[in-house]
Amino acid sequence: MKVAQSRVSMKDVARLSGVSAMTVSRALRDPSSVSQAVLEKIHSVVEKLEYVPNRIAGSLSSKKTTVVALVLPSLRNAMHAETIMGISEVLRREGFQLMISDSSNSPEIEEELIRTFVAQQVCGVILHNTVHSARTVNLLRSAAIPCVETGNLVADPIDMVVSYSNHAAGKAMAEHFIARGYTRAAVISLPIRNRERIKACRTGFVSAMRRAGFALPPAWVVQCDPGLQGAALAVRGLLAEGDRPRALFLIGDVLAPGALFECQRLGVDVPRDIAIAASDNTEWLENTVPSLTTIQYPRYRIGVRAAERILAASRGHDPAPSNSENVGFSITVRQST
Amino acid sequence: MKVAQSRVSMKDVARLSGVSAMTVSRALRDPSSVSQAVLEKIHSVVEKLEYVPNRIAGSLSSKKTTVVALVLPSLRNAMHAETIMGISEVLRREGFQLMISDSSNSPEIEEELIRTFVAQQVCGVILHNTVHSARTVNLLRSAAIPCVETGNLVADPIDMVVSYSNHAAGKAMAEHFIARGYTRAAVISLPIRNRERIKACRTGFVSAMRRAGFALPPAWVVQCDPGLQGAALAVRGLLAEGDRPRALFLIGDVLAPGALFECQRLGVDVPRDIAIAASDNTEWLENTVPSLTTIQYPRYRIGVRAAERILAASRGHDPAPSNSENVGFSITVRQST
DNA sequence: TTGTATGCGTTATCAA
DNA sequence: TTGATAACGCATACAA
Repeated sequence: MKVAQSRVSMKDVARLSGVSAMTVSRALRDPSSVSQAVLEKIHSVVEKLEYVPNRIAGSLSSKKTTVVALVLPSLRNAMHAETIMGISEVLRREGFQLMISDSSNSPEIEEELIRTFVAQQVCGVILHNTVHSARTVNLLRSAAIPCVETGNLVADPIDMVVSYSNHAAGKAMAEHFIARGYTRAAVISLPIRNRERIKACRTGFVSAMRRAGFALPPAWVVQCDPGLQGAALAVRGLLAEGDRPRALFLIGDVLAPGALFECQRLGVDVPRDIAIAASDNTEWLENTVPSLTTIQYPRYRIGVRAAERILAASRGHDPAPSNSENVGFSITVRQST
Repeated sequence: MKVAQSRVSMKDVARLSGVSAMTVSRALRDPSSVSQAVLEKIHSVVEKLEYVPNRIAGSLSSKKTTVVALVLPSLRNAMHAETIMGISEVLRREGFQLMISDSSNSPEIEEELIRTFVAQQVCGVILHNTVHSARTVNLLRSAAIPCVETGNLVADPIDMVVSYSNHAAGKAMAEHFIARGYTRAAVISLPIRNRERIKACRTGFVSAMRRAGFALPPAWVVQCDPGLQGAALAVRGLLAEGDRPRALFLIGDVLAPGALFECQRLGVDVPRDIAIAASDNTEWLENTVPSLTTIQYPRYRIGVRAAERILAASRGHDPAPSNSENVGFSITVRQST
């Protein structure tokens, strides 16, 4: 076990191998371009010296890095885990690294983060949010860094978008409600400020209901704090009124289970007294009792495709035919509706 | 909006500011060392050119980076979200970046990841796992990279450890069970292979029960697959026997809610027919009906302390008096026991 | 307070 | 198949 020896460099490996540093560099990155004998010698020296290449130097010289950045609105949100896994697996397979950070739903913080990532020369950026400051957009475009947005199928992405239509998803849930006869429905969502996705989903739902002749009273369009407790509080509020909705649509993260648990505590039977639908897919939703109807988004696949597009772009491959990729969604009907 | 212009460098800023590149470098990193007039001139040029410093070049020159790496056994595991947030907040505040990856509980993958991080010259590494290959340990020690392990209060950390004693936690839960009169208890955990933490917790529980005279029959020490479904399956197995345990201790992630839901499906009342306790803290556990007794680990604080220790070490501050920091745990008793 | 010279460890380029 | 040389963009060390 050595301590902080001045780090072994390519020169050292070259000297002990009896070749030039350039040959070592080649041997490590493109073994086929080096003779067998030299290759073996170099590998044995690398092994002996425990040489680990300095990718910072490599990146500076080649003007390329293998780091992809991901900015999430909130690290607490478990639904992002699937997306992260999709990204992470693709990157690891291809020898890339992932930098993650949390913008707390603030365009200003996002801008600061992006600036840092540009400074780090990341080879691509994945953003979940689709609302950005003008500077953020400019920063990414002028640095010509590949960028994929994933939170909503925006019409005018900074660069590329891999997502689904939140508006269509909300509309689809409205149609499910109507088909089931749940025309007296309320919708509970996270605060829509700075959350374009959630707003779009809510609008899709509300306007589809209205167009079908079932306008929601304003008191039935509610915003709540994140988390199980936030949803519980909102549900309590809604059920305290004399005029109760027959169904609830909860937009965002863990809200639906929170609503279900609150109903259980209040002795309100789901779905007999009130139906509940969710807007995301976690394993929770299929395991609660009763299980919860929800909109399924292919989050893992979004991660995979976002990462693949970043890699393709950073490798200079021809751009895909369209810079917009709609991965769709589906509604899974369960016991709660 | 420009496109892929050859990137602006310090030289460009220097030229337009009428100073040397070195002065620009100073102005950006230590404004107080530059005269007011020059400083303002430089800032205005930086603004105009939209100059973003190249940290890769900076890092190569200064032999320092501002990147901290985190290796988790599984990104899917939601309980890590708190730790990540703790780390992330400290790092962002201090202008550092976070690289995350997933070792899938494999020491071999972990080794490969660490090698990559060493190549990236990260200024510190945080590992949740505490079981490592000899090479991993050697890699980190010989590169002299600050390292904090967080998964278990190991006696011989690679460098530093910020955690709690899983063994003591298991023991504490056994004592809670005994105090409540639940002497006929079963324990369900994730597979213990490569999961030293879970093994330690289970051992703590089982041996404390045994020492108190309540040995668990082997059939009541069960391993299950991750996730709600895994726990559900294990519970079904246990309850199918004629001789049922009076209480269940579930070690790992979301297992306890999975067990609770399965009991609900089977019509087994919790806690009347069977008590359930969990081994981690998520908001789920306090919101299910009934709410679940659990061991609380200060995960956010672990993240904060781990990050702070990495930063202190990477800045060359004096090492803390001890390389081991016990953050402890507590048992929160709820309706399920 | 500012500038000059030098080097960080690798890769691109061109020549042998 | 190999090597010499010159960047890459910045920061350290020293000098002015």
